[in-house]
Formats: sequence, C-alpha cells, structure tokens
Amino acid sequence: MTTEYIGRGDPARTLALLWRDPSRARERAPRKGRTELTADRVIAAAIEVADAEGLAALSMRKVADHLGAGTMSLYTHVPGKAELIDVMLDTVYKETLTTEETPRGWRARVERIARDNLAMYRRHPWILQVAVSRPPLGPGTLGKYEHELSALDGIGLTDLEMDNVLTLIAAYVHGAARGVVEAERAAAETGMTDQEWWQAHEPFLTAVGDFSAYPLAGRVGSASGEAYNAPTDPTGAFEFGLGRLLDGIAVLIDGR
Amino acid sequence: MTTEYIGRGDPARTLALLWRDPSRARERAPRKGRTELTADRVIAAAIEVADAEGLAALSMRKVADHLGAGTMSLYTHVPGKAELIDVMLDTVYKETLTTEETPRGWRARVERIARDNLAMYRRHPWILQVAVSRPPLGPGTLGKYEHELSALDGIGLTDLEMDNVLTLIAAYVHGAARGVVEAERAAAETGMTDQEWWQAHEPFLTAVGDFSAYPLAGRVGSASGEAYNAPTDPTGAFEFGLGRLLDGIAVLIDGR
DNA sequence: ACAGCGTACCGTACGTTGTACGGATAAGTG
DNA sequence: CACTTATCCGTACAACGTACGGTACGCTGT
Repeated sequence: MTTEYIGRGDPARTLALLWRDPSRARERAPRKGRTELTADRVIAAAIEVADAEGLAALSMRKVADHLGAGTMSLYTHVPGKAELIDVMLDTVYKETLTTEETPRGWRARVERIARDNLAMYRRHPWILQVAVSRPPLGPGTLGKYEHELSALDGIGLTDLEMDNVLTLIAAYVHGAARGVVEAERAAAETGMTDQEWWQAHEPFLTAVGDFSAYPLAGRVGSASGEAYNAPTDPTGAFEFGLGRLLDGIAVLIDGR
Repeated sequence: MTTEYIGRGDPARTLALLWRDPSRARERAPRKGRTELTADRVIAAAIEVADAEGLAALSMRKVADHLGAGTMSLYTHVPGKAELIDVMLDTVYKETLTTEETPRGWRARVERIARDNLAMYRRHPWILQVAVSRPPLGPGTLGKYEHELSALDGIGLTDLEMDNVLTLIAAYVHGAARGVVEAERAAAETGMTDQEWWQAHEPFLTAVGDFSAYPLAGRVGSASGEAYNAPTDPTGAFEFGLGRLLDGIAVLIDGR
C-alpha cells in the first residue's frame, strides 16, 4: 500500500543543512534533564525509520516519537520533510564511502561499484524511491561521484564517456536492485510468501481461462519457476546482467 | 514534494477486474439523465489524472471530480486505490502492444523493445513508481511479456537466458527512463528550469567553499555541462547505454 | 399498475498525513 | 534581575483513503 516519496526541497535550505558545520554545532548548552535534539539526531532517526518501515511509513510524527520529542520540534532543526529526505540521501552516500583498497583493473573496479551500490540499496531500500535528477549537492553525493569517477580515470575514456558509463551502471543497478529488494521485502510487506502468492493467484488464473495466446510466456515462465521455485530470481538476474554490461563496456574500452 | 505509490491490492479482486468480461458489461440500463459510470471509465480517468499530474496527485476525489461523480461512487466499480493502480498498469501495457511489423535481426528487435518501453515511460511517467515484482497478472502484462520474449526466440538462447536478457533490458530502461523523464518534468514540477536550478545553487555552493577534494567531479561535471548546457543529458546517456548493452548481449549471442 | 428487491450512487465521518502559527520555557547576556 | 533569543511543542487545518449507512431508481413478478 505504501505511498512513496520524491525529495525536493528548497535548494538554499537544503544546502545549508548539507554543508552544516559540525565543529561549531553546540553554542548553547542543552536544556536541563533533556537529551538535546540536533539535526544529526533527526536525520539518523529518520533513516532508521525509513530502513525499518519504508519511505511510506516515514512520517514526521513517527520520527519525533522515535526521539521522544514533539512532532513540531523537528522543524527547529530541519526545514521540512522534503529537505529531510534530501539530506538523508546525502548522509547515506557519505556512509558508503569506505576506504577499502581499490581493485586493479577497470573491470574489477566497475564491478565493485555496482555491487557496492546494490548493497546500499539493500541496506536502505527507500533510496530506490528518491528522485535522482538534480541530486542534493552535498558532500556525500559529490564524494560518491568523485569516488566512482576515479574507477574510470586514466583508461582512455573521454570525460563524457566516463560520465556516460557511470550513468549506465547507475541506471542498471537501480533497476536491478528494485527487483532484488522488492522480492526480498515482498513477503514481509504483503504478508505472503512467493509460494502463497502463487497459490492465491493460480486457481483464479486458470479459472479465467485461455492462455494459449501466451505460449512463450508459459514455457519460459515455468522454466524459471522450476529452476528457482519462485516467479523470478532477481539475484541471479543481477549477476547475469552485470556480466553482459561489463562485456559491453569492454567492447568500448578494449577497442581503443 | 509529491508522495508516490506502489500498487498492491487484493489478488482475487484485482484479477477479477483485470480479466473482466467486456461483452456482458451492461445488463442494466443507466439511470436517466446520467452518464453511466463503469470500471473502464474510472480507469481511463485515473490514467488521465496520473499522466497529467503524476501519481502523487492521483486521488480518488480527483478522479471522481474528473468524472463528475461522487468520490465513493468509484468504489462500486473498483475495490480500492491499490487495485486501481494495478489495473491502470495492465491497461497501459495493453495499449503498448502495437502490431507493427517486427524488425529482422535480434539486435534491431531488442533495440525496438527498449525504445518502446522508453516511449511508454515518457507517456505515462507514473509507471516508473509502480512496483514490478509480483506484477498484475492481466492480459496486458502477459501480452507484453509474450511479445518481448518473441524477439529473442529461436536465436540460440536458453529459456532462462531469454528471461534474463529481458530482465536486464527492463532494468536498464527503467533506470535510464527515470533520468529522462525526471529531467523532462523537473522544470514543470519545481517551477525552475535547469538553468535556474544551477543559478540557485551555484552562489551558495561556491560560498560554502572548498571543492579541491573533488577534482574529477569538477572536471567531468563541467565537461558535460559545457557539452549540453545542462547538468546532464539523459537522452544522450540513454543512447550510449543502450549501445553498450546491445554490445554486451551480442558477446553472448554471437559467441555461440 | 404496483410491490419489492438489488444495485448504483454518494454524504458523512474517522483516522492519518505535513506543517503554519503562536505560546511556553530556559539559557545566555547586560 | 530584566531582556533577548533559541528551543520545544500543543493546537488546528486541509487533504488523503475508505468504512458505513442511506437514498433512489431500473428491473422482475404479480
């Protein structure tokens, strides 16, 4: 059921929040007997709620409850929900910037990027619902872009090609991750396993009748059904697609 | 700002609606002086609203107003909003099944599928927000699957590979289409052109300061900025990615 | 012609959402 | 000890999906 979201707040307010200076965070002492509310705590709590219950269930009231604060208190630290989501996104991007050693060879590096992104979507599935064009220009977003560009630098691609390759990977991983994540969470959200879902549909479906118009769908559908014991196998599909994708990029790079 | 949606209704009710028999639609005459309300009219109106204003703005009240009916009258013909969205999706899939002649050669056929899907997302951007796993098992969805499988039949792929290739394409096109569509609609939805958006961010951004940590991002970003006079060029990115994707699939097919 | 029934239609109401507004409280400052 | 200012939050409003119950009218049986 689950309504979903696209973050789009006031640019200036969002930027101020994104680049807020943590060094001079507290100039005033917190009120006695209170755990102080800060932008960081609000953002962290919001991410927790979104991780656990999805963007649909992310409400200002729920975040406030999570913090033991009044709903309207959040607005002291965050301009509104749209801006909050923008900042949540940038915060997660920041987290994903691990300092692991980078593999040798562009193919291994690109593969790593793809897998890191998939892992991020798995940890924070709500990110799949947040708009991407005109991203929040925060340290996390810029850092992630820089990091991913570095995987492609110096192997003979033009700047435009580097950008295009990253866009290609981002598009693919986003799409494939949707499949993986939705399959993972489908059972929990609908209260039905894949098996139960099929069992709920099948009797009705066969009752409605004539599927001779869909011979290929029947053949291929039951082939993958038998192989995975589920309507689809998103993780296997991710691996397959990633392989083809890297092959296609290799044609470009190795052709030089 | 815009909340978004994932359709997930009661399976049995959705199926009944999906496979409803149009031949015996009306057994009772419409009430005098009224244009009769039907499931088809509700669905069509809902698609119109979603096309024009986005899934965020799709409300039962608005659909009813569009039809000159009371809000609760919709529930006579449609079980609820979640089911309505499922059926809207299947209806659009049905529309896209054109009977154009299929090109010769798998590459041209797959390219056509990708472009057809992009065109569909452009016409009905809200589809990008609707969940895909456990799709509505209606005539449109099945027909679309069958149609796309037929482009890959008989060229030496296993059934599983055929399914995986389609999943790959669907994932990529979905991701790329998001970029295209969001760029197209960003101006309208935020009331700012790309230029204005940059102008709103730039002064603040340079004021915040030090971007020496992002040398590649700066170089590549301004390279594509100069080339397209915009932060990104999603349509060009779509073309580039599609080319690489087809190259990668060719490695698999031609390698046989 | 008329009674009775079943369906189509819809007004009202409830709980939930984001957030504008104004009031309360307390830390910092003179 | 007054005054300023930032923090915190209670109340209120409009918009949402939809449960519930009522009304009105076409159809069927007599």
